[in-house]
Amino acid sequence: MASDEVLFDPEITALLAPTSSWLDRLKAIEENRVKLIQDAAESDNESDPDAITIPLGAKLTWFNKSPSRGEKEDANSRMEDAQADDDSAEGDLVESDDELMHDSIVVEDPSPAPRPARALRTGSTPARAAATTTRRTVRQLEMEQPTPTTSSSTPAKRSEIVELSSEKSEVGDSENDNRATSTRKRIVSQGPTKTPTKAAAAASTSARSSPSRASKVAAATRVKGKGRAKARLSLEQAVDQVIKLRKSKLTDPFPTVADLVTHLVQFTSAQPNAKRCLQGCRIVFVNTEHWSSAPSTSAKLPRNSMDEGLRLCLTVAIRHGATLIPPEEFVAPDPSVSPDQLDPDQAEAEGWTTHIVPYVLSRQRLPTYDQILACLGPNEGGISREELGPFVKVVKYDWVASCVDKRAKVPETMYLLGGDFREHAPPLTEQQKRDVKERAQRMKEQAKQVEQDERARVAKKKLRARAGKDALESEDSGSDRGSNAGGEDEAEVVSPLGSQDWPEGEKPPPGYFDHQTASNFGASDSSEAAAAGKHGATRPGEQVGGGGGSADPADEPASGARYKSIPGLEQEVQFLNTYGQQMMDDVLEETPRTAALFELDGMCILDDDYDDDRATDEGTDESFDDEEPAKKKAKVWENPLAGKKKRSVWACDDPEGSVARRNGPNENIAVILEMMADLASSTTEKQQFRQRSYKKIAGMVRKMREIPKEVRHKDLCAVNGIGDKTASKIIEIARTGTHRRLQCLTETELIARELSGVYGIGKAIAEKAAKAGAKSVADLKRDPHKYGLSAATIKGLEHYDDLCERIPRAEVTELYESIKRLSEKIDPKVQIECMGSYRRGAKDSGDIDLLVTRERTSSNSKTHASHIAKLWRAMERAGIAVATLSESDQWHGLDAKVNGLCRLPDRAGAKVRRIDILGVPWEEMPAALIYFTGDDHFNRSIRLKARKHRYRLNQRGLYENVSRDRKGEKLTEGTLVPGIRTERDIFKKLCVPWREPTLRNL
DNA sequence: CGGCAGTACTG
DNA sequence: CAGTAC
DNA sequence: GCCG
Repeated sequence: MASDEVLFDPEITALLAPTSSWLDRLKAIEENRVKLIQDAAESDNESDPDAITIPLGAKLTWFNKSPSRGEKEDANSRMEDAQADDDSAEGDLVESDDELMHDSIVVEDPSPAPRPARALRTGSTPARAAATTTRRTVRQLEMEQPTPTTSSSTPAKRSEIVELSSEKSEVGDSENDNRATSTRKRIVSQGPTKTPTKAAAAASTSARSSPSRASKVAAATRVKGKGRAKARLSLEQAVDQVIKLRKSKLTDPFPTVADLVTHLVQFTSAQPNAKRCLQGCRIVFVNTEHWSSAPSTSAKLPRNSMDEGLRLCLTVAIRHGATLIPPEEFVAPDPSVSPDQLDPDQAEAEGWTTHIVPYVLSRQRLPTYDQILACLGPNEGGISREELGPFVKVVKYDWVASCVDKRAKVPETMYLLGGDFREHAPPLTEQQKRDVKERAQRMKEQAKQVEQDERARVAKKKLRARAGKDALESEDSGSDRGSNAGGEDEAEVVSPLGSQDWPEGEKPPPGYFDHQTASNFGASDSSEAAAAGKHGATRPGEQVGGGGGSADPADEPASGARYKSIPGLEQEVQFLNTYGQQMMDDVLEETPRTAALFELDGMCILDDDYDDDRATDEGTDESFDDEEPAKKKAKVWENPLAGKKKRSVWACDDPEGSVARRNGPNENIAVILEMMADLASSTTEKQQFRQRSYKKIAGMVRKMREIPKEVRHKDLCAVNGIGDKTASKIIEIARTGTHRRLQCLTETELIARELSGVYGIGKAIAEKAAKAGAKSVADLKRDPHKYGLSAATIKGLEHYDDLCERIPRAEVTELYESIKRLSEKIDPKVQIECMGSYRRGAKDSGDIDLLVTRERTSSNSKTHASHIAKLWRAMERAGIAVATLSESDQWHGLDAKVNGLCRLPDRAGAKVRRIDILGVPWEEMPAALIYFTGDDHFNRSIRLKARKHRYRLNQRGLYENVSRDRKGEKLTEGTLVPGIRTERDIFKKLCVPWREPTLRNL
């Protein structure tokens, strides 16, 4: 984890402070600014000339009394001034704020950043400069080129400015050429409005020869379009408006994404000690909230309005080297160039690719493509699909998060709400259209029903709330809502989080159960997570029914019909109209997503291409029938996962279960689930199974692929193995890229997690050590004996760092080969196999498993047992074996086994690795092969199947006619099934379709 | 509500 | 037997 | 935590 990194702009963190009221904040900023200016005036070095030319008094009075009317600037530019000045005082602010509230955050070099990006910025945003009448960028330029401060410069003039600045950008920025090039590309693609494709193409072609001309063209084109220009307001009005905006959930001085981007680009340098993993990435964050705002209230949220969560997203992105682009300025790179003509890497490097990241609040539906498109480009109506062009990738925030996490660019997974229309949505056939219509009809009816239910529920809830308000408030907020839900008449209402999610004796943080903690965050970094949690907690619940007007006209009717009907949406809007946003939120909060209302959950769960006609073609020569006795549900066509219900209970039977690699579209979800699994302590039996359950589901989610489907809560529940609780969690993960639970880990949990990474330390010992005062592995290392650790554990501790690393396949091979050579020297007839994940074809392994056997004939009953002892000693002499962790005291039969540490000899920097060598009697090979090949899940599965059929499978062999008592405790050992010579024989006996070792990754 | 794989080594 | 690992 |  990247806890060593500073992920937060301290300044941003400061702005998020719950204590600073907005106006106070601005006042403070202003005071700082003044101070800075005074300082600067004294030392007379390069302070902002702008700051000096503007009379201080005017600025100061701005916040206190009504300003002189003489100065007319629109509120936004005002605010930007203030903001900008805030930044020129960045250093001071950073320091004080840091002291004030975040001692844990490392302070960046406090000297004010030389704002390298400014020139670049001004150069790169002609459209923006044009778009807003008085923008800082323009003002900036006007100072170099003294033009009167008017809000209406002519297009021509503007182009000049633009041209000038773009040249400046080429000279100016020394920091990274990379950005400069991408900037140029962006100029190329500035906003065509009327004839998008043509204009952009023209712009881009001309741009290649002369960027500045292109910008002129672009700027000119831009001016023709409807500007984003705002009506002028008196300052009081402006302030009023801003306050109103703030009330309606817009906080801070950045009304829109673009405003914050402008700010960040100018004043946030990339993280000094962070790997610039997003270098060269052009990212557009959009906020589709305006679409969802309730039409009933008067104020409509502006397009791409700012949100606190977004602020974090943007900051993280830019801190890691991304080039942020305000949504209004988005135009895809030359759409006439097809992706085939450009190598993807080159495209990336040259800034052709753009990532669109929609901002999605927790528990809200992902926006559709149309909603996203409506946020892009200079016009309110958004852009058309054609304008998106071939180099645009829509991704979720978790892509950014994983890049940061992995410290490198990771492959994007497609944003799949409604499928990527560019690939998955060919024009509908007549038949399909009819289907869609039919379906929509059905949905409508369903929704009606649901709506009534909702109405009832809401009413009930209100009653209850009124009745029990006091009681509820006096209770701890963490007091288990699960029981609450249990009391609900409707069984489907289940809190997504139960109290079981917490270690006993600990209380979840307040607000854990009732509000999203981290709206849009991929977990990963702890500081990030913590801060995100903090911000979530401080976030007001008020949500003054912010929004109004109707949804964008361009948004639904047309596009919906054109590309894909969005069932449920209509109903949702209707619901919104009838009940308002507040109610809607309540319902959202309360309702598990089973209702048709939320038909489109927009999850990125993909179905796998499971072909269930594929039966066991192995003969069933045994007494039991492999047929799953459970009722076979008819496959419901609407539910892509329904078919899975009837999938065999035994995962080992699933014929193609293991195509999954770790790069599926749901990898992120799987990883998060696994993290949650690891959270479950394994001390109690219950928890162990919980953990296992999570792991199983993680594996299943990981494997879902091939056919993009939108999946809803009930679909997930329909999958065998996924229940209501996990379904909710998966949905939360899919939407937010993480889960609340992971955002607020207790200290003990973090410690336990670290400690149990050591060989020999599990949950119990970890807890014991923690109680004894150990806070980290380093603590244990310092004084191992204090904690009563066993010898093996101490050795494990010694090599902790090495043992954490995975072993590359090549190294496993090398070790295996050299051990084999040693073995052959001792007894050439002994066979030695490398098992475990290596045999399954993994490209890296956690440890090395070697299986030793020796073919036994009637004449020769020589055991290999002594061989292992000899071999191990030989390895020690050769410097391969480093330590013995445990060994059988008896060297006979199967139990001949050594657990140890090894390394490649005579190799500087060779890491110490875990190795297990185990001897297997020749007759037991088939079972042993199965067992030691794994994987875990496969083993359990096949054993379970055996058990259910009165067999017993272990590493020694397959036994039949085992009798067990009612509780499953075996009464007789059973007898070894005769005639088993190979792995295949066992598979066959158990009617498990054969699968190669490489296909046993369940 | 009971079951969820089965075994071996360590202390 | 509990704890850990395979 | 899921299933029967």
